[in-house]
Amino acid sequence: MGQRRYGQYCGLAHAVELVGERWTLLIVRDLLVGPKRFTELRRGLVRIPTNILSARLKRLEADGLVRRRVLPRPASAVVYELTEYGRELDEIVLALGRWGARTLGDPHEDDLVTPDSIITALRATFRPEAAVGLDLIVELRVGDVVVTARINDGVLTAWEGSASDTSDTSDTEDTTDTTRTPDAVLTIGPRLRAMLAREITPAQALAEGTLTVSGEPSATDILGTVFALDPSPTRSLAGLDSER
Amino acid sequence: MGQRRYGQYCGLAHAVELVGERWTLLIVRDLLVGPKRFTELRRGLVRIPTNILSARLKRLEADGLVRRRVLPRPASAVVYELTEYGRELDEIVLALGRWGARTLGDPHEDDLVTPDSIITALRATFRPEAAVGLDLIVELRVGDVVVTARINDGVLTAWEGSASDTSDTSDTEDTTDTTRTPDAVLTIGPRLRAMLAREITPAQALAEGTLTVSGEPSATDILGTVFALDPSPTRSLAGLDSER
DNA sequence: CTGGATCCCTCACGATACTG
DNA sequence: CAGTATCGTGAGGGATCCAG
Repeated sequence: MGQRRYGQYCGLAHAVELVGERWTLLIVRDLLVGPKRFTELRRGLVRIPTNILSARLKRLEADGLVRRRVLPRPASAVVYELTEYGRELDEIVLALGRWGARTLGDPHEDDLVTPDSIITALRATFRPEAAVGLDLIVELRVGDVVVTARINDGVLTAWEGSASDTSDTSDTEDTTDTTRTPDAVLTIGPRLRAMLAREITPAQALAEGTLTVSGEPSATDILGTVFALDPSPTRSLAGLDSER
Repeated sequence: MGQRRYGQYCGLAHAVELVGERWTLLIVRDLLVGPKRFTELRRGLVRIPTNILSARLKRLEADGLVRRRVLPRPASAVVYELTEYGRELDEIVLALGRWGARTLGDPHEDDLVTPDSIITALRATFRPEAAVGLDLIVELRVGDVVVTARINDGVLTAWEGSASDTSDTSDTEDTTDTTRTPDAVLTIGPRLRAMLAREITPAQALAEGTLTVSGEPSATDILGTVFALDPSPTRSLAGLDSER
């Protein structure tokens, strides 16, 4: 299988040989959130055929981006996790996510949203400088996905599940998040992206009914400030582009 | 053709739908260096089938990343150039190139090097803070590729061809580069990457004979200082990885 | 139940030839 | 020069089956 080579001695060409195949970067996205089991990956990617997931994981492992680890007894489960080299894709993945989000438009009918895509969106749009001095826990509900974000003085921690769930990543040693109740619960309709991009204000979203809050009302303000996405490019209409 | 959709409402998924197909990011790489004609792109990508190049350009244009422009008479040639949105991939492409370059290894037998890949490598590894106060022009020869880099107080300008050639990008208004002779000409063997990654010093390269200089000898020092690549990851040997 | 492997089918990609 | 046309191949999609 020398078919995926470009035959160029170039860092970018090599990078694309490593992560350019279909599905690969989405697998990396989910593994950047945390180590996962085969079936968890399946759940997060939904439409991926199992043979493709299997093949991708093998390639990623062979290329040194992913490590397959068998947990010690009694769990003896298989988990896939990124190596250090794989984890260094983090900033690139987040930047690509921001870039792509700017032309996402509104969700298509059968588009689905996964916990890891929400967590990644939060990580990608988080602005530490806007979060200094803050300390709050917000629970986000998008469709049937529940994600909790803890903002603690410029540091974001996010995990799947409600605020009371302890994030079992187990490498955050400050397990001070003792079953703390969230400061607010935001239930968000299909327009989370529009709010992050500040195309609509949280106030408008509240009025539209696409956003519901319980708990601290001011928590809505963090959308668009603590989490923010640069504005979308002005799209060209009928070939007439707005630049140059 | 709804086959390229992932069915996820996610910025990264959308980004990969836009630029994740084979060859696409290499086309973007070359267009980031400057607008190009169809045949110039072919020359820079070499192994790309013309129907694929054609299809990719159509998609990129439809998606608002590329603009096809017919130059005014009497040239009336067709050029492809990135839109503003397309150009915003610059940092991402450079970061991906750096990431990939770290596991590039040494060139394979039939790997080829193109001017745009060299220029991109220079842009990706350029460190402005290491170039303040400098003002020099260096001509690089890698194989039969000739590229000239002008370093002017923290600003890099690079173009294909020898130093006397004026870069006809025409949007650099300071055309003060009047047929200036280069301060040095570096002829480099297959180990440019190793020098940028500081796996070997320019001195070693000179001793090896993989590097030849004419003109100002100190110009060799800019490789590894003004242009530098972070070290490669320690590769795992037989599944035994050096971390955690 | 997890963690895949296997099979078949289709379509996107690749190679090459050819044209306005 | 700037592509289009044609056709073969192999990777991806989808369902099913199997071992621990």
